[in-house]
Amino acid sequence: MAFNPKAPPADKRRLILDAAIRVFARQGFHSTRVADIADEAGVAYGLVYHYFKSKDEVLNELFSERWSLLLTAIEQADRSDALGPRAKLETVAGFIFESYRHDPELMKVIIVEVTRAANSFGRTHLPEIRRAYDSIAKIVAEGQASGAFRGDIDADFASMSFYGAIEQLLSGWIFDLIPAADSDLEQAKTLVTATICDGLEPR
Amino acid sequence: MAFNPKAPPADKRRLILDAAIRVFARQGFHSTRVADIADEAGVAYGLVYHYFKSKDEVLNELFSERWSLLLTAIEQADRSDALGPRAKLETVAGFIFESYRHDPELMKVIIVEVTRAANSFGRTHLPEIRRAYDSIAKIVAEGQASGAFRGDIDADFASMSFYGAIEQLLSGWIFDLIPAADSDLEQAKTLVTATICDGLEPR
DNA sequence: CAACCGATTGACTGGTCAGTCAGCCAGCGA
DNA sequence: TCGCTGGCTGACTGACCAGTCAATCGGTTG
Repeated sequence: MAFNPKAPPADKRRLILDAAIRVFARQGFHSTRVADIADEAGVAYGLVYHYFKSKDEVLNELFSERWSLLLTAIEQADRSDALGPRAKLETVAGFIFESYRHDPELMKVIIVEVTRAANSFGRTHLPEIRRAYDSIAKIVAEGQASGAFRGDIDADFASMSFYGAIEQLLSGWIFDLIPAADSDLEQAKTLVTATICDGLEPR
Repeated sequence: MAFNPKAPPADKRRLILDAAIRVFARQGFHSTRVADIADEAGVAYGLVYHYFKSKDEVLNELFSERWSLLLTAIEQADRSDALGPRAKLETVAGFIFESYRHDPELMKVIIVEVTRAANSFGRTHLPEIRRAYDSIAKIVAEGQASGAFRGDIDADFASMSFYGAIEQLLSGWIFDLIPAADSDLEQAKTLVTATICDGLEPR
């Protein structure tokens, strides 16, 4: 037939992933049972295992999907010749905060269950996570080489401080430790960059 | 009798707590069974329940024991009239890094299982954790009031950035993402403070 | 010595899930 | 109409483990 007026094949795999985001965000990975995911997706228990090898694989998929975007964004920012090192860092921060604004539940899951869960899933994904730190450190190192940043603070050290500050702020919003007005989200990238860079730049 | 030459009553409770630190650090809280703690302590399974209401209570005890020291240290630093706001922050950072040098396993457990596990134990201890952030923010706010720090960055925001940077560095050391020479530990407090404060201080 | 009591022991139970699997059913081609 | 295929179903099982508890031990008191 020429066109299909019925609902599209309703990608059940995607349905399950999206449901998992909601449930993981609500209850945390450890206290959600596979049945919760299936229920939330309106799908039979067994179907989860049709599309995924295990409960873990669902979370792994969610993480990898999103983290690869982050890695791309960082490396792309670094490659941009038009930007100075400070602007590159601001771009990175902007991307992360924007990711949170766009899909807070997914970012909550990634941060809480993977990035900050270095003992469980963080372990598995350490190489990917590390690549983000390294890419940021590269931006810093280039800034130091060009003289835009002071050289007496190790680039890895600065990278960890920068990323740590960002993640802590996100955690603060996620758990209502600090109020999260939309304007805060907008200013955030400017403010973290100011906080960190005005210390990194030589005076 | 005048003195007791026999081994002292061998505080089993303490023995269990110390064993728990080692096991939690090694395997993580979720994948240690109560039997592991008992074995590590060289004590019968049931004795753990003689001294603690549950497995959770063991971790809670470890956290509270240490976190109260941190809170005291922050508040004491703040009270010291001899120190400027920057020196106060450096003292706080120094205390945390020193705690890690003194007992890396305990700090690993606290950070990985509580502080950065906002979904599970972090939830329970949010009020205590928050108190640390607030105390640091108070130091920043006083610095702003005195003109030592710039006023255009929210004190809570700065506090989270500062603490986040510290914790991320610790995580980096804990998981071998960045090399942890002893000299790094010593310099760390100076460097984080420099990174953050030279951005907070007005120019 | 006997009664007592808190510390200590470890076998056992109840409940919880992740993952399996035997089949069901809708659509399609012959 | 009759297989056939593969997405889909959900009851079931095996493993695992936190927490219980009845029994034992060792020291103390009267």
